[in-house]
Amino acid sequence: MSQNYKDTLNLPRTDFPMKASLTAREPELLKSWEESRLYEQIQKSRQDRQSFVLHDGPPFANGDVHMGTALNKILKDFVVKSQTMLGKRAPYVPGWDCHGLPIEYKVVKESRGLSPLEVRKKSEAFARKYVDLQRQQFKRLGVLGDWENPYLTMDPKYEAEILRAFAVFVEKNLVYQSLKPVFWSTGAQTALAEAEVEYQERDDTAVYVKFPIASSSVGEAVSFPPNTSIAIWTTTPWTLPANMAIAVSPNELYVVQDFTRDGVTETLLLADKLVPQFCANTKFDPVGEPRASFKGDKIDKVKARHPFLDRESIVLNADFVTMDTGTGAVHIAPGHGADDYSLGRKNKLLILSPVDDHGKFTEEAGLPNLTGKYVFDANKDVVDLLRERGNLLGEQKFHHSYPYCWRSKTPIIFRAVEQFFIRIDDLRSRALEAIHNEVRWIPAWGENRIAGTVESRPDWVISRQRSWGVPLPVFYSKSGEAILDAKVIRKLADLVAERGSNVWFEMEDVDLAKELGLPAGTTKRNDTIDVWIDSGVSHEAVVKKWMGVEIADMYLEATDQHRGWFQSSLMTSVALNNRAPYKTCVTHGFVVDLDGKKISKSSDYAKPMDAGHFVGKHGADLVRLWASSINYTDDVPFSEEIFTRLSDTYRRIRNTLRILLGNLFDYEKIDNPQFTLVDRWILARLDEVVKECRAAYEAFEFHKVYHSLNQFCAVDLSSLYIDITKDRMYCDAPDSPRRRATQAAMQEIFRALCQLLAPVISFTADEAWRHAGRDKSVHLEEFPRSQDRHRDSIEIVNELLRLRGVIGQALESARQEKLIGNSLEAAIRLTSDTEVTRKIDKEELEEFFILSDLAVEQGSEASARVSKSAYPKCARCWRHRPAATEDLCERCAAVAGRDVASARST
RNA sequence: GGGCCUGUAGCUCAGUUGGUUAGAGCACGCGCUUGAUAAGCGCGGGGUCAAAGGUUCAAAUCCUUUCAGGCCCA
Repeated sequence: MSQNYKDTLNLPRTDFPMKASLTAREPELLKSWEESRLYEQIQKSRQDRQSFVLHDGPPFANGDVHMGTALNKILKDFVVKSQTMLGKRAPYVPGWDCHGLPIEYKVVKESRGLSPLEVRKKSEAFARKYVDLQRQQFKRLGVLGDWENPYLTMDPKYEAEILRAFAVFVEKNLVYQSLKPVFWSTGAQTALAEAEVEYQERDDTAVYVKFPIASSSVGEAVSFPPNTSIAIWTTTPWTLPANMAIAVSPNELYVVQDFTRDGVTETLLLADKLVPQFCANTKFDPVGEPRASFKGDKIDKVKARHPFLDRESIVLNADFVTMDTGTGAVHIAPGHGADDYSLGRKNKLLILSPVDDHGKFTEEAGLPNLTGKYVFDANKDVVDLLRERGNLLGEQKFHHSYPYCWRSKTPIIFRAVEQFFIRIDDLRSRALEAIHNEVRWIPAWGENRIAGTVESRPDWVISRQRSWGVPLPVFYSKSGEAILDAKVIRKLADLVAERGSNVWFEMEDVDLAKELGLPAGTTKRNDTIDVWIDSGVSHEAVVKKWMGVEIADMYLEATDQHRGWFQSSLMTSVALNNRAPYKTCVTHGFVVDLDGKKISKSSDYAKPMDAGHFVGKHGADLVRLWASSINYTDDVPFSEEIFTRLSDTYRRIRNTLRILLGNLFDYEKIDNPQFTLVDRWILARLDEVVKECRAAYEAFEFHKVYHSLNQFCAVDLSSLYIDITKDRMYCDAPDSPRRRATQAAMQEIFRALCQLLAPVISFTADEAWRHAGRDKSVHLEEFPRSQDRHRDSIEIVNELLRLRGVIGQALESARQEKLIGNSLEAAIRLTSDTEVTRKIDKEELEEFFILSDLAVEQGSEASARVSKSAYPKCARCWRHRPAATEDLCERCAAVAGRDVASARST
């Protein structure tokens, strides 16, 4: 009867649990990291090293962390941790963007009728709440950094730096004042942001108006019949006093056509496609064939007469002209519309906006009878005026949705107000130079992309009619002139550094003027600075002034930041320091679902996109593993299935660490381990993997690390090395040279694996590391270095693996035929076509192929024959081997014999 | 509509300056093992390289167009 020898084996032993229970274990590890001040320890240990500064782009302190934000922070953490483990000092100071409309909007929506100062106080509380919330969530993801001292753009010290930067802009004459149309609420007498606009259904009078072509136009590219007029269409007749131009599409066909109605004939120019619509709406009938037809680009710069003012209106080509309603000739009032404005600026037209805060016409309108009249009431008067002048071609009721102020519920108007701008033309060429020569863009096309946006961007509007922000440091003299003075701004900065920017809103004009040394009677206005300036000067406020670093090594954000933070930072940096603020810019894509669609657009995913949902369900290491597995330069795919796949990968890696730990339970360091072929091979493979991973980390290609380590764990280790060495590890005497050698290899592999995995699955790597009896965190380690050992073994093993395939197939068919069950029951007759099998002795080949009984002969083609082994099964190692005792093979008798003997003697 | 980018097995990725029958892991199917066991091992099926056209002796790779998707503009 066969005895149970299980107790005589060196089976793996470890407390490292197979089941991860990440959601329970991670918080414990976090606690220990915090208690041991791990981040500070790491920084201290790298004090004298070369530094690598990844400067954090501040997320908005608003809302929960979703998968996109999580991806960004985790990628940053990969960079910081891997640079640290590559031997550098890589500090990480997280930050938050605190000012701005989204917060102010929420605050104002909650409680209306607040003073600016109240809005600011509530906004600050709101921002602080979310800074704390997000900080908790980021920490929970395993992101290491100086969480106790983040930078906040609402910190008085930071605000002061914004103002100081602004002083430099003023000094360099980059700031100017000009008009720009904004959404204006006549009910609330304030500018509105897009988010504060709501749309309502509304009936308006739409009019067709004729603009007679000026006689001076005759003789241009197109010659017009006498008395030709351009027909335009508008739903806002009140904006006609501000008309400066007529826009036409350069590519569409326009006609000059005679029309008749009630015996009156008009010669009109309009888009060919819109003639039927025009006729239907005005009851005009076309007469005869068109008298001329041409593409819109032929009439660029043609001049027409304003229908009721003594002024010209110029025809301009514009891409935004569409052919769905109207006449294809669009009335342009640069002071009353966004498209109108940009077209007007491009062509240096007057930006006229003859309307006051309450939406009443001013004298500038040039219509004395209407001065002081509310523009929506004046619509009728304008229509009457057009009719009087004979320039009204038709009118209709027009039903459409129109923007309203969410607060006062009054229809909004576009109105040009005084704004402040930064002259981009003065910075553009230097910025482009920096883009092309000073910065490394990852991926490379980022260069193209940001260059494109910088080339085409208009001047930067930096003033906002909002409360929650840094005050725009502009004063007005008694006579109403704007005062932009760098010295005064710097004084204000000092004051703000000390007391916060609320002083601007708390102090009376008189006191503030006195404090800053401005003449009595000087007033301030309550505009704030665009928040893109806030975060855009972080290279100055944080990297330079705070961290004492000249230039950040890296910025890493989503692709939308090419136009956003990358650009705003570049512009301010060129203005301040005449160079780029970063050496490398990395961008990642957005999180998309399986069909490649952006997830946030699909409402089904709305809730689970919350990063906390996945951290709670799977653990942070799973989310991190996901972030490492994808090629972040593209859009990042994300789905439940991907997560399921990933947890399989995770388990494989975890179990690999576990079995290594288990096999090392009685590890003792030995000198000159007697490595066999597999040991040499796995160390050679380890060296390759180390090299690949180091290179991938250096190139920030984390998915290559993931694939390399996954492959190494699943194939090289689990299915080969660990499987092959199982027999010697379990059945040899504990101190057999080949078992000890294998432990030496496994020890090194385990170490290296933990180190290489640490930036990715930071929790699991540290957990395993501690199970190996180390008291310090793996995050204090450096990556292993490749030693390029035993290169020749790789080729030999590859040959053997080819033969292994041949044997495997033969075993498989033998199993199908029920000849054998377990491979160890088989006797294999292998015909080898390679010299390799001559050089390795039979015993070692049997071990490598995990066989009991192998005979090798050389031949020209590899093949294997399977029969049932004639040897009995060893009751201890289960291999079929020549028997040394009743039920044991020679090796096992030698090993277990002693054990059995000693067991008997007790 | 414009600029930039992406599209290789069910999923995540490889695929060098064009050069054998396009690879890997996971998933799936069928077995083995029960001494890594809510584990481990083996074998197997699966791809018109988004589509069409072109350049070439030769295209997943170069060019053009189309389709799908993303970001930023309009």
